[in-house]
Amino acid sequence: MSRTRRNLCEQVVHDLGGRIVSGGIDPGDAIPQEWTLCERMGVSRTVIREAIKSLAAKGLIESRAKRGTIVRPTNDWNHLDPDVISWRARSDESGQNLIRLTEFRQAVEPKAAAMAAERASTTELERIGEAWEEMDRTAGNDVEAFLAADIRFHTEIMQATGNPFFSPVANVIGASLEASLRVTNCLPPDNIPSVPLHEKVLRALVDHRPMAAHDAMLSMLLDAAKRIERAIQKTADANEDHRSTPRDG
Amino acid sequence: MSRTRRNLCEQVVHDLGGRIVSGGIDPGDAIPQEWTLCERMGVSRTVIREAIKSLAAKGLIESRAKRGTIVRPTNDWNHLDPDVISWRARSDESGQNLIRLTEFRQAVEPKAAAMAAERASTTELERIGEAWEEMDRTAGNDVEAFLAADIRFHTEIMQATGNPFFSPVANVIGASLEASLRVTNCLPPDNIPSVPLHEKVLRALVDHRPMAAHDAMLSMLLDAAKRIERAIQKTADANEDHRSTPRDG
DNA sequence: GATGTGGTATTGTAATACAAATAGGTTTTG
DNA sequence: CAAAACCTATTTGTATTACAATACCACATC
Repeated sequence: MSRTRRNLCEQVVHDLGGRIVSGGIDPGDAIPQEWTLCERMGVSRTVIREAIKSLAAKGLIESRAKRGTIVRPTNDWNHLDPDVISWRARSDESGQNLIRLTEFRQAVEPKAAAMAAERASTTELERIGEAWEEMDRTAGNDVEAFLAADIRFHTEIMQATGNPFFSPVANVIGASLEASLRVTNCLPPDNIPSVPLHEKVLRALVDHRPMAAHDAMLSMLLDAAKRIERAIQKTADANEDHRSTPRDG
Repeated sequence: MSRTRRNLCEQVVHDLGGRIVSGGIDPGDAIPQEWTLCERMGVSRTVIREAIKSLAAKGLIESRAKRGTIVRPTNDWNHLDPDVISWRARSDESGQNLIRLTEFRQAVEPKAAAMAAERASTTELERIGEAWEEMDRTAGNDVEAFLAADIRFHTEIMQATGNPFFSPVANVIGASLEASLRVTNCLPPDNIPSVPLHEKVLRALVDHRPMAAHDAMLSMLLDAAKRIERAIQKTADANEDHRSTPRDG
């Protein structure tokens, strides 16, 4: 339990959820029964049961009387749930998860940008524009603020599609950008080349040119993917020769 | 409450969830407090609280002491959760939701098919092939079985991408196909033209031709979308002139 | 040996009591 | 009179106990 959360139930949810998603318990296998969890975690059965309900609602587990509570097949997990995404990110040693995240973005975001270019209202375009301006302002100095603005830029585009089924994709975007920041452990100046790439997308959206928006978004994502792949490759190489720790950042 | 569910908690979850998603309570507003719900639904506080935890885990609501439990902004809802999708479908008078579902499929599935064409293992291809054979067998006679096979066909393709973030899309596919079946209220023979369109996708997957898979999937979805749009337009027309019911199909 | 039957362990539901947090009003203070 | 500190009442959070419902397992019965 990293930091203390708002209430006991949330702590248990994150503890159990993290263990399940990171592969501590195989699908089909049962998690410890309620009383065992009560004793192990030092909380009442009320808390344990409410936590189990939360995890069940995310598709991770399923309880039946007498049979116990079993982990459901991974296909049934709500992989776009913010918590599930964060638990998955926590146990991503190899960077494989980050690769999947960016891959998914490549598949979805270009088309979403095209739809946004067709439909975005003026207020939505303004919001996207503001996010870009914030990126422009913070690029080169404040990495954290740049990250937040970057996430907002892409999230607002998902909203601007006018299709609610795109909103969960925002969770993937956030996780992807955060994880890639950690992996590429970039310096403030590294953000600068990203600004014109985003500007191209913004222009296409404002001009209501779907094709241009699609292509601009895709090339931006391909660029990001390339950088990530290179960084992962580098850390993998570094891990191979035991302990050289190339902390050139 | 359509049919009685496995336990009380699930009943409450579906009752409350349905009311929230269908717009019965606006985002930012509070739902009735726990004891009120206990009395209104005739269950204990234990059940109500566990139901609330479930809905909170799906992103619909958020509780704080004293402040009550409020409905979160719709952006935060897990729109790809099976339950949320079904509640949304239940309150789709205009067919607008069905249009959004198919739109989302058009944005995601072609790219997913391309990825599947690159990566699908032989066993995955076999599963997709079996689903298609089932479609071929049932087309023209058993509408229900055809629907199930159709869902399986598309779901297996999502799995074959090898990227877990695509699995929740399967929920959209299922809901979309079910809803479109209801709207177009088709006869068994209407399924027959769909078979060769799916076969084209299958062939492209087996031959590992991403571009072809992409295009075949897209044209299939465009075809389906056209039929749906026509059916919705027709029912809308029928509703406008009160009771003429132009049953020329 | 197959089938039915009951015991038993585990989750499901109810009820009660108290703790913690906080919105909103009340008092105190400048 | 305004603002800040402080109460208080209300609502969710947690603990405890008890019992109901269910499904697995072993035993008994035919």
